[in-house]
Amino acid sequence: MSRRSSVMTLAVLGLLHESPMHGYELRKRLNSMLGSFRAFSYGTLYPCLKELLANGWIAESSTATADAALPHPLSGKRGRIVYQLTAEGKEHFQALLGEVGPTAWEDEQFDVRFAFFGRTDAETRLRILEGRRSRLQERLDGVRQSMARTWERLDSYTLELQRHGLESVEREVRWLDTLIEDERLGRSDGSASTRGRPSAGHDDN
Amino acid sequence: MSRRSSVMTLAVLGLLHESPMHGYELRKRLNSMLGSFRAFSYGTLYPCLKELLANGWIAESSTATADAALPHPLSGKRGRIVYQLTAEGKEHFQALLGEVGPTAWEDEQFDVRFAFFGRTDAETRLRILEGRRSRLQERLDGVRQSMARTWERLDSYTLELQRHGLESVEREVRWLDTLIEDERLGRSDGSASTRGRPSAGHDDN
DNA sequence: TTCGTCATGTAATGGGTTACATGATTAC
DNA sequence: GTAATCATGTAACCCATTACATGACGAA
Repeated sequence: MSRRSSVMTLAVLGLLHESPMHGYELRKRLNSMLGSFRAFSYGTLYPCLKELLANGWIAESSTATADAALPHPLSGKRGRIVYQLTAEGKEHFQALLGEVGPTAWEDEQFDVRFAFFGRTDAETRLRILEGRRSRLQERLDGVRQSMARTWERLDSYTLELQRHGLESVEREVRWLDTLIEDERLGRSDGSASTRGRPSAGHDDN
Repeated sequence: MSRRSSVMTLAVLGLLHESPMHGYELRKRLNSMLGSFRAFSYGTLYPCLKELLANGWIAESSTATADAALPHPLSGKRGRIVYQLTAEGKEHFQALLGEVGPTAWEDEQFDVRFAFFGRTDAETRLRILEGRRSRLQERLDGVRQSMARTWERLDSYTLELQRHGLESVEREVRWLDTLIEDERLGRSDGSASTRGRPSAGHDDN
């Protein structure tokens, strides 16, 4: 139970929950899931898989199970090692998702936890969102104080950096506010609180 | 020249450039300078100071030099070790600020580099800003592509995370745009491009 | 006199990357 | 046949944190 990288563990279990996969694909899905935030390397992934295997949370499976026929018929070629979640794995994953407490809303974990909110119960979701909100609020207070003390002797660039940082956090707080409100009203779908279009095709420059 | 943590090195040299300081204070100023972004611990600071000392970039000085009378008259009490920049240190710092290239606009360094733009020449400033902008643009393209490929099979939470991440990066790009424009027009002060108030005293909740 | 904060440090550990080594398969 | 990408792994290193050890000083 050496707890090698809790975020990686969580993410892998969560992804394998959807469907069996091999390492290479796992990593791609991992990095695209966390979008602009993070990018793991193989040096992190494979040792982690090794450990999950040793813990009996995942198992090597021969090839793609049932449902989706692969684009190319490379069914039993070897080379690729497909992993799937075991019963203990599923159990452990749910246990992890149930855990609340600081780690869940700190920077390192929050995004992963959020990504799996679909499998997290409503109460836990709300507690994590609120935990993060007050965490950010603390941070805001700290920065505002230190800024109030020192803004006079800061050059314009440092000041601008400060300002932009502050604004970023304020923005995330507002984001959390809408999410919390949505949770309270019991919608987990995107039916409210005018948010921007998730369209993927416009830009200047 | 073992190059222990280039950001720490840069930050420490930059701060000592303003005035001599002891470690404890250095760390506070460091963390408040980088505001909401980072927080270094002593385990990082002191070994770094040790190395800077060994490289002859900083030197231990007896006590506060000339200018500011300290709040409490604890002038020569011992315990505190005040560091100051040497001539070689100043030279090395300027050399570091002159370096352009990927590291300067990656996430780990950009904020520190930006914080010292006041001592960076105009051309370098512009190149770093543009470097970062195109870096972020790449990231945007990547996320947009992977989103276009997979948005249909994503649950609402993952999608919302994706959307928020995307919006954050878009926002930083716009920020960089105003900064670049300002640089091109030759203002380093805050005289243009309607940006929000840096006031420190308002909030809901 | 005890508690909080200032102040300096170190050893163990953690979480991750880089660079490397290896080889199969696909596309040209 | 050769280049690109898929695919799996490991060892060496890097940057930073945590936890600990130590002690001085000021305020209650």
